[in-house]
Amino acid sequence: MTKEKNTTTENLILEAAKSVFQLKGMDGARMQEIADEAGINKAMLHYYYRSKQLLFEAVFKNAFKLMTTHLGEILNDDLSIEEKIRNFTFNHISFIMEHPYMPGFIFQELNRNPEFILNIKKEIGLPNLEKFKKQLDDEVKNGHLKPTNAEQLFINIIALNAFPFLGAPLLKAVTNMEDLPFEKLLDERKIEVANFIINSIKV
Amino acid sequence: MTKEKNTTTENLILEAAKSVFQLKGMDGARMQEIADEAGINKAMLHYYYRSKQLLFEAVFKNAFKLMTTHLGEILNDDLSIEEKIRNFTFNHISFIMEHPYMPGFIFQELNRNPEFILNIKKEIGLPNLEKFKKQLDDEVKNGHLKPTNAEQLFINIIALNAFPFLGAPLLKAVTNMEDLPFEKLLDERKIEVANFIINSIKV
DNA sequence: GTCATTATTAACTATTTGGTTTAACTTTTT
DNA sequence: AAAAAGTTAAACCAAATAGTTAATAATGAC
Repeated sequence: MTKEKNTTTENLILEAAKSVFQLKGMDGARMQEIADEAGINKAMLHYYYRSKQLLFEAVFKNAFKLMTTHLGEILNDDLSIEEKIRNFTFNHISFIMEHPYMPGFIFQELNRNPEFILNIKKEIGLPNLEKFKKQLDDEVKNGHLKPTNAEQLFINIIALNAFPFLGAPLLKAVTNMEDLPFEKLLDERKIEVANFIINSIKV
Repeated sequence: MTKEKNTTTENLILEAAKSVFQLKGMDGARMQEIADEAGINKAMLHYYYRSKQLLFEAVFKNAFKLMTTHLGEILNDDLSIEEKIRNFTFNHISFIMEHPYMPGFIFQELNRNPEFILNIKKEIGLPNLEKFKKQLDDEVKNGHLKPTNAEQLFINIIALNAFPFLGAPLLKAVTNMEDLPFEKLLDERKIEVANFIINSIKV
């Protein structure tokens, strides 16, 4: 029972919208293209979702929830900082490899409309950093880790996980790598990013 | 003689196009908005640049050159890896702070049209990593640095420098920071990112 | 089985948008 | 100063696009 597909028209539309919006963004997406992708009449998009904006919001919220829910749990479990970082980066990078357009989509759209994050915060919620911060402070105090700012570390983790996918076209060109070796490089990051971070902060 | 402005119509258009394209992207930008921003008639855009596509390309190439030329030089000077990393991150982050929309613009547009990087490579050129790779290998061999893959390290550097600007709306919300404290955090990264990296790779 | 509700489509509409045209104005050349 | 070349703006155009309508088909209630 993996991936049992919901073939209602409403869901066909959502799936088609997901693939078009994630690839083209709100501004680049066309309602007709979404209809074609779903194999249904364009009027159906408005019948089920009223407007392009609302269809977009449905797609965005889905994507955001999918991306953050699991990671938020990892961030708040009871493992040590080191184990947490290994676990988080592995899961985050693995997730992105299965949805490689998602970071570009999310960050592009949040930059286009930064206020939208308030809506998201209210309706979906955001990962909470408090436990991570407290844990980090404890492990710094007890001498396991070097003095480290939790916000900076969190930004570094997300940056190292997500950026290679955002920057792929440029990075491939600068490093002179073809698609396959580059993908191998990304795969290695599931482990290597955590090593890189732990090496830096461990006493 | 800082910033002496070229007030020819052609340049007014380019400046207006820069600010509109960088904020809205190719798909979100409107020729009329660029004309309004420049304070001239829309027909002038086509008189000087023929089409939206060509105007966009002029803006993109300008931005790309500005972003990479200086950094390419740093990458190929004769300092040690450690000094090079400190120098590179400081300059990169400082540059982005003066052009905060540029990374979003460049990466968004390269993802929209990944083949465009070939055009850029031919017409403008890309930073060359060979010297950096060789230097890194040398310093690993002579025991100054831990075994480190040059491509991975390069990706990490760019990620840590550029990503916080791409992810700003989300990162501000997750860390619960207002604009000013967040900007201070970014400013501290001019130094702290290099420390983070050096700590990780130094023996 | 028929009536009401829901789902679907083809055709249509109003607006936006990149691009063009034409005529006027300005600067340069001779 | 007259002709030529270059510059500017207003009005215009055709294509694209989000959204609507009205008629038809399928589904479910009774």
